Amino acid sequence: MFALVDCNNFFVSCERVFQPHLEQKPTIVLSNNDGCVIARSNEVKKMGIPMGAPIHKYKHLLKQNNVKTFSCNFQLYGDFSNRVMSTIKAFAEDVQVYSIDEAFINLDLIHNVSHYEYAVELRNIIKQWVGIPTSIGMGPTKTLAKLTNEVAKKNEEFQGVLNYDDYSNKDELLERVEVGDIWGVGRRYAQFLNGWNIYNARQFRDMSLKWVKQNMSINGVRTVMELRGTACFPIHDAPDTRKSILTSRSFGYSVTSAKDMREAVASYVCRAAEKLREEKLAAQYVTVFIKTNKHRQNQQQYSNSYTITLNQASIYNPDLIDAALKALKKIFLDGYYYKKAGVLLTGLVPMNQVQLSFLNDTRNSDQKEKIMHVFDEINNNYGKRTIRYAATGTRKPWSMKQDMRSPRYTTKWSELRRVG
DNA sequence: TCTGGGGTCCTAGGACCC
DNA sequence: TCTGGGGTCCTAGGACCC
Repeated sequence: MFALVDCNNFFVSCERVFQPHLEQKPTIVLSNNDGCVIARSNEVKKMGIPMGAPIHKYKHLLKQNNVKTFSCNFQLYGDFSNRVMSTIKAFAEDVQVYSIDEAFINLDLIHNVSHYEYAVELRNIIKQWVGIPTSIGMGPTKTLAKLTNEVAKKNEEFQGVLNYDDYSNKDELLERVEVGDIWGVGRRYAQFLNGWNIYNARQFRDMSLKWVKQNMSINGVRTVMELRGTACFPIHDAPDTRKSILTSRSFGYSVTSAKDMREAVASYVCRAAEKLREEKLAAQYVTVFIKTNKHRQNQQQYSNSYTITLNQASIYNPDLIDAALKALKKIFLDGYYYKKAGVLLTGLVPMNQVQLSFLNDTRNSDQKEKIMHVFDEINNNYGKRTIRYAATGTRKPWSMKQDMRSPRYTTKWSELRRVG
């Protein structure tokens, strides 16, 4: 048996912890550059504003309803995520943190109490200790736990907790869930299935596996099997070795000059390299991509990418910056209004298993590792960008817009809540 | 004026090998 | 009338997740 703990309207709930007067008030959180809506309170969901809605399309509705609007504050959300997850781990041995606001629990290790009672208590404790409301769904497979969670969240009668096994009429339960809300069925397949008159989870569960395999590949088959109660996804299915690290951003303003673009790309590769070293990995390939704004139909469109292979997998900023700028040079064209750029690191190997190359340059890798270690230590202890590479620039005219960010209440001394 | 960021997996098709 | 069989590797594109 699995339980899925899912935080309700997570980013909005984080904002509300420090601004409790926003309870019951319509509230949203925006993406980077304050572009589109990435979290909505229940009040806003009821207004019919969809997930990912571009903000400019809904300006009027938001103003009319006095919707409280925040730029995203990922330091705050990350910290609250850690609090929720460590609370869950205090009451469960086997936990898979699935996303910033969700975790699966292996219920087979929970004894001496009914699963339902366990979940009710866990939910209360998370609310009391961390301040975040959650929903908990339980089922014999992850897909059913997800589905049950969905029903618990959307129907107040369940008060946020529901166990598939306790529910007598399974068909009716599955009929409550639209096919597109099933875990693993996205927008495209939902449309496709609707075309075949399949609208809810019960109908999808009863389709022939052969038909599903033909039309939705092996993943569709797994989803149907899981709906039927056969577990295809174990509690720890996510491999711990990651395959890529991406840092990309849309620009606050269009970038036209090669100089600005070089600074942006250098900044992104440094950020990606930080993540790389945090995970004790080294990268063999550096890919850079740039693109114009696809929403501007009257502008010339261009997008391209280029990948550089390093002599040996590296963790060293100067090597990585050098490669990224070489890649950029291959693809950058004058005369376009660029909206976005990104750096992708792949060919990731554990730092201590890097294949040495015959083409080693003069400074050996031990020294590079030490230098980057000191570099990271300084920035960890004295704040981000205390020391940095000149290539990353100083003005950053292209950086993101975030005009409505709340304070980083829990991670920055200068932004702590003042009392009295 | 204004449309996010960061990931994974699967499949089809082409190039190439014997 | 007639054009093999079996395999690997790579890439692009499409689907999904949060």
